[in-house]
Amino acid sequence: MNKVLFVVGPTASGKTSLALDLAPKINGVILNADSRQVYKGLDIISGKDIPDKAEFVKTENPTKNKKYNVGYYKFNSTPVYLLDLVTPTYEFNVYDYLDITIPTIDKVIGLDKIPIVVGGTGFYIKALLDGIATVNIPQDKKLRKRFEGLQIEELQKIIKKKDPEKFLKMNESDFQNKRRLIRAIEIAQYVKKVGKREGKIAKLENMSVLIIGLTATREIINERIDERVEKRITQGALDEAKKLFDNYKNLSEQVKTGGGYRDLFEYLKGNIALEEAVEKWKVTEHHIAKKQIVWFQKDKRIKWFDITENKFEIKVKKIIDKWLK
RNA sequence: GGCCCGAUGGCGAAGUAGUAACGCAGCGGUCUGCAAAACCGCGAUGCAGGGGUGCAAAUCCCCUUCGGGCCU
Repeated sequence: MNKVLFVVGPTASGKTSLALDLAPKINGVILNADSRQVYKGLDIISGKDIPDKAEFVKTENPTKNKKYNVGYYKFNSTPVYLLDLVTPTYEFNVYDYLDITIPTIDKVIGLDKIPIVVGGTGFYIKALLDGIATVNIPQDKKLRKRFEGLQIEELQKIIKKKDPEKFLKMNESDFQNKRRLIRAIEIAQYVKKVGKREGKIAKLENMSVLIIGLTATREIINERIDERVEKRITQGALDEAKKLFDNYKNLSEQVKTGGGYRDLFEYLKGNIALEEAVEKWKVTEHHIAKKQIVWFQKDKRIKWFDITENKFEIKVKKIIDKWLK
């Protein structure tokens, strides 16, 4: 059976370096699963860590979307796909991710290599693994605009009326979430118009999957984050932010809200001092790590490894070898 | 030495007598097209310390301590 390896975990847990270490040993190719690293120009702050002289090698676009910049960077000898896929003004989302990633995985397998999906965006990874029933229901910009101005209570009433089933299924948190309420209405509206709810669910099928999770205590992760932030500042994070800031009004929401980006943008807007922005960046990254930990901890398929344990890589390699046989 | 102001959870900050708002951080979560997003939940039995007045005090009075300012 075809095999796909995943390496997941919070930011700063060392996913990329583990994957780069593993790839040559198992004839693997890396596929990014990070919602901000798909953007061109988000390099240092997003932690892309592309080697200095690496060149982007374009490959054939397997999708209908001409906006994707498809190809890979070579990290030493290992190709890394799904970086620099779109420009910072593009509103990338999980639909796009499935759209490009599924055929890319097929392609890698066709080359007789093992895809290694590496990243911290749990939602994208879950979508790949389990599919999203409503992923083919497109966004309705007009509808979104129309409902954006409404109060939560009004949106709640609407969904209660349009899709009572969904209404009953929503929990307290989602029920207060404007964004999710609007999407629910969007789906209800679409179903009413088109008559059916879900199309074919896009996801990986008939694959043998192994998911490696990297972890450590929150304290350790936070320390590593702080160090990384400091390092990125010296690597030119501010220049990167400035470059993007020049085009601020056209940036996608995803870029504007990215960890580090939003904090440095606040500085560039003149709202806070640079030092404060850096401190905020660290806190933002702590939040991100926390969220990732919470997300991944409930997925029972993940095999966890503590990165502070001596030679944990050897254990990882062992379990992979067993899985490959 | 004298006078004035201040002291509230890790930080910031409301509250001038009726039983401790709120923001940040922290912690616990939700998650099916923005997911590094959006959203939900939980934290002071105590208001610098001590004494007093009151049915009742973070709120009034006295003393002490520590900050800040002003005066000689």
